[in-house]
Amino acid sequence: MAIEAPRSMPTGQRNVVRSNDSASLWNCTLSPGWTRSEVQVLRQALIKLGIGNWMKIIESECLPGKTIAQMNLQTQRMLGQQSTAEFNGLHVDALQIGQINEMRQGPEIRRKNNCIVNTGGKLTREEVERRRKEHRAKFEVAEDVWTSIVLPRPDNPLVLLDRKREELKSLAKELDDVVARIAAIEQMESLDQVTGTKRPRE
DNA sequence: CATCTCCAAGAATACGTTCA
DNA sequence: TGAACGTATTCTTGGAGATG
Repeated sequence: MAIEAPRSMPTGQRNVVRSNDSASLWNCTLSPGWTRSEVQVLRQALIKLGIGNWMKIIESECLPGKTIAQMNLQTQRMLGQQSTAEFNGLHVDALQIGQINEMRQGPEIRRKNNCIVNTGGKLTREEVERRRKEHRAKFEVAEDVWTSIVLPRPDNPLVLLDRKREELKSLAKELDDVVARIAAIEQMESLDQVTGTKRPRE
């Protein structure tokens, strides 16, 4: 099974040191990232369970390993705005709202990494409530639609175990290949010593 | 009072560009 | 060609407020 690359890394493999990476900018720490399919699962979970209901999403186990902070941030990216309070509890399609936010222009619109950020100070409770009502009327998905969404369940642990065993097998085979190649090179070098052959180093 | 959530700021990452 | 630096994007952290 191919592992999908996170969107943050469009090309190449993760954490492969390339020749032009300076050591000072590299510490080899893995970062989790989001795959396209995980984003789709989160999108469905937000429609079904409501934006901001992070504990419900965690309990649904549809996105194992994801923290509330990670989901909140990914939601901000999908919505195209940092403040999510005005969508709290709403069964809406975050990507649909994101497309609308993408088009928004004006002197009051300030973006950070393509996300509209809040510039006018913290919103009052009344303002948040007013916006929520507006969004509910405009964007909320019909109840029969969101109740019928089925979120993916995490993989069966036994299936995961099988997958890991397969990975282990493939790594063991790779190791065998490398050992065989080293042995072949060493054999060739000792033969050259016996016959006195000199060949250029690669 | 503990827990959850929002928000801002800054650190880390991945890749591109420049230049010796 | 590769080291150093630049830029865009993503992730982490922590303070503060809301809620039960």
